[in-house]
Amino acid sequence: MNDFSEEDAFEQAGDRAGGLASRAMAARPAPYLDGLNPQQRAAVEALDGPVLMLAGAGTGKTKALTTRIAHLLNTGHARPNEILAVTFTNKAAREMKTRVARLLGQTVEGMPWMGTFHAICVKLLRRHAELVGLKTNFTILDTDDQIRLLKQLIAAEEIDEKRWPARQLAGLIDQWKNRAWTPAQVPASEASAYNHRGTELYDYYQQRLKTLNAVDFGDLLLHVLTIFREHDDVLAQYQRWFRYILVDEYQDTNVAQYMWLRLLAQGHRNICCVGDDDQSIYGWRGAEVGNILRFEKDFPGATVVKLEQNYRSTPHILAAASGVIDANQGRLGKTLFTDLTEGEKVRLIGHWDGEEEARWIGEEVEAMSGGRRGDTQRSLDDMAILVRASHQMRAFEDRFLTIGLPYRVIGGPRFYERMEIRDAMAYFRLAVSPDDDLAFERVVNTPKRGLGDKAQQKIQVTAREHGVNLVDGARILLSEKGLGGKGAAELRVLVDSIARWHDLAVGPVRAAPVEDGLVLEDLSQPDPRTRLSHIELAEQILEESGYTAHWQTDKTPEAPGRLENLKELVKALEQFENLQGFLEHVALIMDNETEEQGAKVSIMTLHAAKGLEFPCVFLPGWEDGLFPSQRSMDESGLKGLEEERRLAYVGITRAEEVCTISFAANRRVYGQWQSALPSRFIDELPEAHVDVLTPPGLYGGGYGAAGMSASASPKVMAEAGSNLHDRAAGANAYNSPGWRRMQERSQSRPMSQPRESRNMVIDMTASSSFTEGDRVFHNKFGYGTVAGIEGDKLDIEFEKAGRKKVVAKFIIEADRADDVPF
DNA sequence: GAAATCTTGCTTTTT
DNA sequence: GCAAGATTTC
Repeated sequence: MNDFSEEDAFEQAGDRAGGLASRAMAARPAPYLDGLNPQQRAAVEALDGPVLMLAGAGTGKTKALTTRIAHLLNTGHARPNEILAVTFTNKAAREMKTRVARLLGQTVEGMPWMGTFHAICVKLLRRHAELVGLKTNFTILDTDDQIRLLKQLIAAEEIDEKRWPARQLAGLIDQWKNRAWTPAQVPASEASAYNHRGTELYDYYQQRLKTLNAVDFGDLLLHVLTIFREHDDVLAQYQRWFRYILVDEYQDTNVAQYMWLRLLAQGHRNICCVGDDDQSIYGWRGAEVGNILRFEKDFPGATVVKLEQNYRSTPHILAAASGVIDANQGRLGKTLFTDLTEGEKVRLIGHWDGEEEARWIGEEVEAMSGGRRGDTQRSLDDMAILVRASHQMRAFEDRFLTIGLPYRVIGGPRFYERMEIRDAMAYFRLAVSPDDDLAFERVVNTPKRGLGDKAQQKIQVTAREHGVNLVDGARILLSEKGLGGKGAAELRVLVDSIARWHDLAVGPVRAAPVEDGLVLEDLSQPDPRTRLSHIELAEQILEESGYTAHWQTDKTPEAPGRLENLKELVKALEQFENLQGFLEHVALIMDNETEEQGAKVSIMTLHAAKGLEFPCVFLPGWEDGLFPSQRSMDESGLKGLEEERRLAYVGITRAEEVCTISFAANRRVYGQWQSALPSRFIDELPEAHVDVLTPPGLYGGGYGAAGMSASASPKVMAEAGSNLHDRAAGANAYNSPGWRRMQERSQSRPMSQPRESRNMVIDMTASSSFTEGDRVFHNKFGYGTVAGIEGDKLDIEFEKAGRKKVVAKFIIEADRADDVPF
C-alpha cells in the first residue's frame, strides 16, 4: 500500500554499478513474448526512443504495455525503480503491477514509480515541497474542502455567491491548473472569467492554500511542474533517473500532464505512450486529444505501432463501431479487425417511452440469464447497461427493483466520498494535525454541539487575531469567556479531546538517545507507552466525539448504513501502520472495491465503462439531445459532437457478443414529457451489421402504433442513414434521408400519443411566438398574462399563483389549454 | 440554533 | 421530479 519505503532505492542513485551490471547482462529467455501478435511484439520490442502505441479497443493494449515492462526488466535495460509508468486510475496501476509480476513469475521488487500521475506527483512533491513554499507534510484537500475554502474567499470578497457560485470558480481554477497556468500565467484572455475576479481569486486561493500547508489535486501536478521549470538541477536528476517512461491512456492527458511528461522524457527520450484517439472522452475535463495526434511532431523519429487486431468483439459489433467512428474528422485512423467470423448483428430497437425501454431490457436480461433466449445461458455478471447520463439509471433501478433483478451500480458515490466517512476522516485529520482548520470547520458542529454560525465566527475572529489555528483560537476564546452557555461547555470538551487524541496519535515529542547526540524519535510510530493502536484510537475518537452516537440516535433510514460504513472505515485502518499513512492513502486512492457476492447486472455510465468489457451490452437512450447530449453540442459544437461519437464508439466496443442499442420516443425529462428523435448515431450504424428487432405485439399499440416510428421504423432509418454515399456526397447526420424522414414523420404524429408530449412539441416550436399581453396557461400555475419576455423565459402574471418567471416551453396559449389534462 | 418550507437548477468524473 | 441549498419560521 505505502510504497514509500521503496523510495530508498532512489536515494542510492549514485551507485550505478549494480544497475549497469544488470543492464549489461545478456538477455534471458523471454517466453512472455510468445503469445503476442506481430504488432504487439513490435510495440514491446521497440524499447528505445519514442514510441506511440495506438491501441484500438480490445486489441490487447495492457498486455503489450505490461509485456514491455517485463521485457525492459528481463533484458536488463532498466531496474524496476528506473521505470516511470503512469496511469490515470489506481485500478489501472494496480492491474499493471499484478500483470507485470505475473509475466515475470515473481513479485516485482519495488516499482516505486508505477502509479497515477497524482500518486507519483505526491511522492515528488513531498521530497521537494520547500521549493514551492510547502512543508513536506502538506495535506491534500478533497473537493469538499476546496469548495469550502473558496466559499470563504468569496464571502470575504463580498461577492454574491448565488450569482457566482463557488463551484464555478472551482471549475475555472481546475481548468487553469489543467492547462498548467499558475495565477501569474493565466492569460489576459481569461480576464473576464468569474465576473472579472477569477484570476485574482485564484491567486488568493493559492496563497490561502500555502498558509494552510495544503494542496488540491490540480496542485500536485502544477507544483511539480513549477519545480521542474524553476530548478534545472532537480529536473536533471529525474531526467537522468527515469530511463524509461510509459504512459497509459495518453489520449486523456491534459496540458499540464503533457508538459510534465515532455520535461521528464527529455533525458533518455525513451517514452512510450499508449492510447486511442478514438476513445478520448474526457475533453470536458481538460484532456487534449491533440497530445496524441501531435505525438510524432513532439517526438521526432517516433516509432508508431498500431494495434488493430481485436480480441474482444464479433465482426458485426466491430463493423458497427467502425461505421460510427468513421464519421469523425481528424482521426489517426485505425481499422479494427478480428479473426472471428461468427456472431450476432448489433440489435436495434425503438420503444414508446423510457419506462418501456427499461421493462424490455429487464425482460431481455431475465431471458438471457435464464437461457430462454435460445442460445447460451449467461450470468448476470456478463451483462451491462451503459447509459449516457446517470439520471437514466433510475428507470432501470426502479424496474429491476420491482422485478427483483439483482443489479449493481458502478461509479456511484464512492466510499470515501460519503458524508459520514468524510466527517470521521476530518476527526482523524484533526487528531493527526490540529492545524487542519478545514477539518475543524467540518466537524466543529457535527454532531450538533450548539455551535452555530455565530459561535464559529467568533472562533474564526479570535484565531485570526492571534494568528493561530482554529483549535487554539477556540481555546483562547474559551479562556477569554467569549462564549457562553451550552456551546462553551461542548467546545471545551471538543478542544480538550482534540489535544488528547493528538497526543495519542502522534505521541508527545520524545527524546531518544542516538549515537551522536539527541534526535527526535520517529513520530510516525505509536508511542509504545500508550499501548493504543491507531485502530483503537480511531474507535475512541469516534466514540468520544459523539459521532457514533450521533448516527445511533438518528432515525433516518440511512443511519444504519452509515454506521456500517464507519465500521468498514475502521476495518480499513488495519492495513496501515498508523493514522497518517491511512490519511495519505485515502486522499489519493478513493476507490471502493467492495465486491458483494452474487451475480448482478451492471449499470453504469459510458464514461465509467471505458476499459471494461461484457459479453452482453445494452445501450439505451440513443436519442438526439440525450445522446449525443444537447449540452455537449451547444457548448462545444462539432468538437462536442465528435466526443459524443467517440463515446458511442466506446459503448459499442464494450460488447463481446451481443450489443443492443435502443431508444425511446418519449421520455420524462425534469418531470415533463418530452419527445425525442432517434440519435443521429443510429443513422451512422451500417445497415448490414444491424438487426432491427420488430417489437412483439405484446406492447400492443405501443411501439408498433407509435406515431414517430409508425412507418419510419428503425429499419428504414438504418437503411437510409447508413448509406456511405450519403456522407460521401456531403450529406451529414442532419440531412441524411433517414434523418429527414424521421423529422417528417415526427410532424404528423397521430393522436395515440400522450397529450402532454404532443403539447410539448407544439410548445417548443411555438416558444418564441409569445408576445406581451398574451393570455397563457401553465400546468401548475393556471391561467395568466405575459408581462415580459427574457430570453427563453416568460414573465407571467398568473391569476391565482401571482407573478412568476417561467421557461417558455412550459407555457401554452390559453386557448390550447383544453388539450392539457388536469 | 434548528426545523420547516421554498427556490433553483439540473452531463460525463478521476485524483 | 427531485435533491440540494437557501430562506423563513418557530
